[in-house]
Amino acid sequence: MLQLQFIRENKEAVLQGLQKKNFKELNLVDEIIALDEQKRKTQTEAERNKSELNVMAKEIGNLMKRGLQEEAEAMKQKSGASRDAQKAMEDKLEELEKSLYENLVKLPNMPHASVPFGKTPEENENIYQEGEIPALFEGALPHWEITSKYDIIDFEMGNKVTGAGFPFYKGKGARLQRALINFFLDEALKAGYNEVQPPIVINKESGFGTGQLPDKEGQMYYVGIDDLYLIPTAEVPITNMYRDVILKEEQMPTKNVGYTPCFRREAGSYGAHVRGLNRLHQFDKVEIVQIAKPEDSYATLDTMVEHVKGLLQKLGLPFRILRLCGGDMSFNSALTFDFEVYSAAQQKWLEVSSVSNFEAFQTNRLKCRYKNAEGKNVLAHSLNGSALALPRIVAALLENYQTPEGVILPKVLQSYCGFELIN
RNA sequence: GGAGAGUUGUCCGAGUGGUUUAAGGAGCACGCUUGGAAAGCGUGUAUGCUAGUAAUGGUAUCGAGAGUUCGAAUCUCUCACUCUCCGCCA
Repeated sequence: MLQLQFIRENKEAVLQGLQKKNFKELNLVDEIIALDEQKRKTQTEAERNKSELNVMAKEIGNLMKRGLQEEAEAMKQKSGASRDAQKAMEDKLEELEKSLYENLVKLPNMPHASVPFGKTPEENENIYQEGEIPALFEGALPHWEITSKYDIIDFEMGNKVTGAGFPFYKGKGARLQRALINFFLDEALKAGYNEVQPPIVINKESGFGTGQLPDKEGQMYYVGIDDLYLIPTAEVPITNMYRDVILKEEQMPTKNVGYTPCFRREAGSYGAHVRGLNRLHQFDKVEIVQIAKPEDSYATLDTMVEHVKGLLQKLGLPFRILRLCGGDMSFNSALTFDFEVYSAAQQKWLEVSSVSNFEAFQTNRLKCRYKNAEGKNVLAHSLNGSALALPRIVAALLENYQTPEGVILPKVLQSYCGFELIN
């Protein structure tokens, strides 16, 4: 959620930003400004009246104490009449606040100045590429055939027990998952992150805090009996640790890493591009989350990008980094870098990480602030990134490292797995 | 799941309708005192919105929400959470 004061004072910049983000309802900005003006006027009025009522109530108390019943009664009458007016003003104020909020949460975040113009993924800016694209042998297979050839991931079993998109990982497949999680967590620990194991179901307040609700309600699994949601990413519980929190300056930045399964309904997607591990309803991910001072957040974003880069280098996977264009960025983000690995048998790039700075967009809703050196409370900036999401990494590892004799794992994973070859 | 007791500021804790402007204590900050420190003394010490250049003021917040009342931390209702006991249980 953008800050009202910012919108009020930077209307032109806001309009330009929204256009870059390919946001259509530009009239909302004027509406918000008008509502805000009305709201403040009403609030001033209501509070002045309330102040008078408070004085009268106190006076009645004094009169009663001194035994002046009649005077007290007279004032009660007067006060009672004013109370109805008060109620009306407060109702109006509440109404205005509600529609102001409803409009405000519809506005996406402002894109950072470096965000390129564009509407589609094709217009994302390729800013970095590294690693050799392997030339595969004759008869090389896509990962969904490798997994069944070596019986390491069982999609049919998942279909039977749960449904599509919930595979079983078996034998070396399960061990590879565990190895990757440990590897990613260990690397994050080395980079100074604090490991947390958050809950994987969250309440409504947390869903609102990080912006999944109300917009993406249909994308989350909902546990109706207890009014809870399965998390789509560890970002939600980990960032919400800081909801309604005022951090001390020396606590900044907070650096947390967590491994969780993630659940996404992915309503509406189907077909070849979601085949195998490309898109699942349940998948594993290690997520890094930082809360930073506003002046440091872009430097922080760079360190997170470097961290993810390091992971892919160690795994020896060819990858590229995209700076997302305005139209392809998420609602919440001010600047996002996507990481894609090349999947040799499918001959396409697969997104494995998304690293973003949300600036104060999430923290404004979360009310996550920090007390700066001058003792002022200011909204912190929140950032997060996948480091990394497992399924597509597994897909790329299986495809890129396959040989006629089996899949030879990269060195860094061999000790984590306890084996070198999947056959 | 059942029964009971709770939830007050940074912390402890008083407070069953009106000088509560939330007592008192601790902590923390600053000042005085001191050779220096401790003790002592003094002052300050929440958050949001809002008015104002500011100083400062208004308003709301005692787990959350609604209600009763001229007036609610205090009374009523709903909900959440914590603790104790019982039941169940990895």
